[in-house]
Amino acid sequence: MDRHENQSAQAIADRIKIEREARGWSLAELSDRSGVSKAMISKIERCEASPTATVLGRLSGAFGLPLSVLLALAERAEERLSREADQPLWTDPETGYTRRAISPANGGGLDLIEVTLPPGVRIPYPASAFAFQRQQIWLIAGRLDFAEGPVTHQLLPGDCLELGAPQPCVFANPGTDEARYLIALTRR
Amino acid sequence: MDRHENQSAQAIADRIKIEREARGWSLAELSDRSGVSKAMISKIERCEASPTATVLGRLSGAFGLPLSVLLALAERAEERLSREADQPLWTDPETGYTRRAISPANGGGLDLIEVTLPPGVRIPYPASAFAFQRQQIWLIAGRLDFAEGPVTHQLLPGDCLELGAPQPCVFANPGTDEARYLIALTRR
DNA sequence: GTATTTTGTCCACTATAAGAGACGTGATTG
DNA sequence: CAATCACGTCTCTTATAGTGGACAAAATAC
Repeated sequence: MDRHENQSAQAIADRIKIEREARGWSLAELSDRSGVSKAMISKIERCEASPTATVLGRLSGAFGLPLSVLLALAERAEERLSREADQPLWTDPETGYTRRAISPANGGGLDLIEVTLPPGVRIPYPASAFAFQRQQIWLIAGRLDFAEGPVTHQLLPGDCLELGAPQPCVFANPGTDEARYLIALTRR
Repeated sequence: MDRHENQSAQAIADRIKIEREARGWSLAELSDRSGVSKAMISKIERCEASPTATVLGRLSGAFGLPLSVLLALAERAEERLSREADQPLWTDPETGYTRRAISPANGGGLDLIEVTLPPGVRIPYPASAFAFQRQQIWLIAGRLDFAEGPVTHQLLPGDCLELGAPQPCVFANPGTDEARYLIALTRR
């Protein structure tokens, strides 16, 4: 009917094909294991039929996956593209600091965050904020002084810094223009 | 066919009925919202038909739930014991806010949720979120400012607040340590 | 109390999901 | 090259998912 429905049907279709091929199974083999006819599986994978709950249950059973997990994988595959308009944007009313979550919801453990820092603003973080993640900072525009414990790095546009051991940090914009930088972080 | 299939079909049936009734919707209302006919919904809830993926998608859409979540709830509904390792844990990558569903999926209308709120984080909720539930907040550790409409309650560890009429609310952690609290909610 | 509305189920009908087997294609084998 | 095999698609039939409307029972209104 509407686009979203086809999208999600397509996602299920793709997912089933992926799971089947990942196991090196032919349609016939999946048919044997699941009890669903070859023809039906073919139609489902080509999005020419919408499987019933019972058929989905049999297929996920053959894969050894709970149905909800199979569908969660399907849904995530859909969310691989994060449009700018959909990215959560947060602005601190006091400082004008803004923070945009660029990555799709499940970036596979990788999150990209774009930050803009007005001139003169300082943002301190406690060491605990970095306990469970590794991150890099890439300065896109403007100036950024990044204090990592006792050391201060003065970044220029294009510079990229990888953070070391967890320490209290301060992001500060010493310039006269807005600073824009990207934070890339992975969870441990 | 086999018992497992009936079981899971029954679980989906029950779950859809639970979600519908939790929102106080009649078959007609869910039908309007989802575009699935009253008759079909009735059959699904009574386990006389196995819904197709497209129909399941429309129903979960009407509930505002991803399909995988709807089915995850259905799958867990049979369990009365919820082990910590199995409890769905959700983390907001932006704020570090985490939310753990403690109760088994069919808590008999009672859901316990444990939340941790990093220092300085604010989580707003619209009034509509509270329309069909009653809830209490019990602060386990840290500090919590709970704004309920115009009134703000400053909670200290051990305090427990029962929510009144539905109003826009904000959870905020004004402290320097993580706040941990329990939300207990019953559906109306 | 009766009238009206609301709610869930039942019925007749249509659309389509699902199954059994044939078919075309491409790859392998002798 | 022909024969065989494995694979995915297509065709035809049957089972059932899905719809719209009628219905009885319960709740609500007056």
